[in-house]
Amino acid sequence: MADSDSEQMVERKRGSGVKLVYDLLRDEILDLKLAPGSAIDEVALASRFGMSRTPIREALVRLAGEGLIETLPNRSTMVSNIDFLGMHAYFDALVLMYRVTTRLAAQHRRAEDLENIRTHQAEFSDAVRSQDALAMIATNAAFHSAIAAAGRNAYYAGFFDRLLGEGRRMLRLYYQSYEDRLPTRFVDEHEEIIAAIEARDVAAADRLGKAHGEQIVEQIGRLLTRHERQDIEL
Amino acid sequence: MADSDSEQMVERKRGSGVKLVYDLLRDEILDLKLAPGSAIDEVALASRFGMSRTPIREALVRLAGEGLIETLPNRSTMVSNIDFLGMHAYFDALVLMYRVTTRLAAQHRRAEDLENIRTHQAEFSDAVRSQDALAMIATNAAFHSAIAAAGRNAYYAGFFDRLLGEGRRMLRLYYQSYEDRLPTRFVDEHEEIIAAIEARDVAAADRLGKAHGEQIVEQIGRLLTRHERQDIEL
DNA sequence: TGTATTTTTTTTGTCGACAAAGAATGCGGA
DNA sequence: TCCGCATTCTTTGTCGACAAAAAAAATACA
Repeated sequence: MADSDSEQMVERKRGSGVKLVYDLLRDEILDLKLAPGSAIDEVALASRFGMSRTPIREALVRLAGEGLIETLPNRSTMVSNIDFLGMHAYFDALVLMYRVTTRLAAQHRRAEDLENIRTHQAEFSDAVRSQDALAMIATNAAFHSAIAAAGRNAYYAGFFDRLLGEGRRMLRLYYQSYEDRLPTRFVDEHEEIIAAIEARDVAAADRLGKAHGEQIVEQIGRLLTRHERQDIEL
Repeated sequence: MADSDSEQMVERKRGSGVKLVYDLLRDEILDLKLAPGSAIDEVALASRFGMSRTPIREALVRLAGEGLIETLPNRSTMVSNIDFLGMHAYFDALVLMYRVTTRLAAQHRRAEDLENIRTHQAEFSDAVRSQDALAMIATNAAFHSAIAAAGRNAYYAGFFDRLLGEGRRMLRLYYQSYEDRLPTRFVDEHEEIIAAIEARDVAAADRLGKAHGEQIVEQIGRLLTRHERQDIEL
C-alpha cells in the first residue's frame, strides 16, 4: 500500500482544486476524522492531492476564516479545538437560531420549500433507521438548513449553517459515546415542525423550534457534565 | 504625482503583508472608497503594495469569505454589491442582534466592560459633535461591538460584527445624502443603554436595544423607499 | 455593413524555487 | 549530567514565471 493515502491524480479542471481540498478537509474536520488539535502539513496535503502548495494554502485560508483551523504566524497550522468552555454560548445561539429560522419558514415558505424540506426529512429518517450516526448528523443539519432557506433570510441562514457545522463535531462526539443510537423522537419532532410550517402557524413553529433545540441541548448537556467531571481537554 | 497612489516601499516583516492588505481593502470597501461592483485588479494591488500577487490573493480570499468581494471563476473579482433586496432580512437580523447582545451584556458585564463601553461612547459622542460621518459610523459600530463583547457570547459577537461591518456601507450611503448630520438622539439612547447594562437590568436592556435598532431601521427605511422610487441599482 | 471566426491581449490559477523564522539537534563547558 | 550556544533541519511566506480561460480586437466573408 505504497500510495493508498494519495488521491487519484486525474486531470482536474483549472480552478477546481481549491474547492476540492476545501470540501474534503472541511468534511474530515467536522466528522472528526482529523482530530482537534492535530497539525496540518501543507506539503503532505500537496502531495496527497497531487498539486502545488498554492491552492492548498488558499483552502486553508478559507477554513481559517470559518474558524475550523488555526494558524500560528510562521508556525504550524492545526485543526481548531472544540471550545467546551464556550459551549453554553454555543447552545444559546443555536436554540435562538432554531427558533428564528423555523418561525420565519412558517411565515415565508413556498410550496417548493416544503418539498425540499420533506426530502431532507426522509433522508434523516432513513439515517435514523439504519443507525448511521454520521449520516444522521449530516442529514439533520441539512434538514434544518433547508428550513432556514425557506425563511428567506440569508443572514440568519448563513449564521445558522455555521453553527450547525460547528455542531457536527460536538454531535459526533456525543453519538460516538452513545453507540450511535439516537432517539426516534427527533424524527417525530421534525414532523411536527413540518406540519407547523405547512400550516403557516408561526407561533407553533416558534414553540416547536425552541423545544427541539432545547431538547438537543439537554441531551448533550447531560453528556457534557459527565465529561467535565472526567477529563475533557479544552 | 507619478506614484502618489502607491504605498511606501518599506521593509515589512514576513507575514505582515496579508493583514496589511486585508485591513486596508476592508476599510476602503466599507467606507465606500471602493464602489460596489467595481473591479479589483490583483496586479495593480501587487504593484501598489510593492509585493507579489500571492499575499494579495490571500487577502482577497479572506475578503471573499466575508462576502465583501465576489469572485467569478477564472474571471474578474469585484467589490460586492449592496443587496438592497435583502435589506429587510438584514435589518431583521440586525435588530435581533441589538436586542440579544445588549441583553446579554446586562447579564454578564463586568466592571472593565463598562469602562471599555464608555470609552467607545465618548468617541462616538465626539464624532457626532464634530459632524464626522465616517467616524460616527465606525465608532457607533465599535460601541455596539464592545457591548456584544461584554455579553460573553463569541458566536453572537462574531455574527453581530459581521452585520455591523456590512451595515457600514449602507450607513455611509445614508449619511452621504443627508449632509452628514446625525441626530444627537443616538447619543442619548446609548447613554440609556449603558445605564441599563450597569444596573444589570436585563428587561430594560432588551427593550432599549430593540428600540435603538428599530429607530435606526426606520431612519434608513425612509431613505430606502425614497431611493427605490428613484434609481437604486441592485 | 454586419456577422462569424480567428488572433491577440488581458487576467487568472498553478507551479517550483528560495529565503526567513522557528524548532530540533549537536556540541562544549561547568 | 546539565545547561547555554551554535548549527542543522523543517516548515512557512513570498516571489517570478508560465499556461489556461475568457475577453477584446482583428480579420474574413457574405
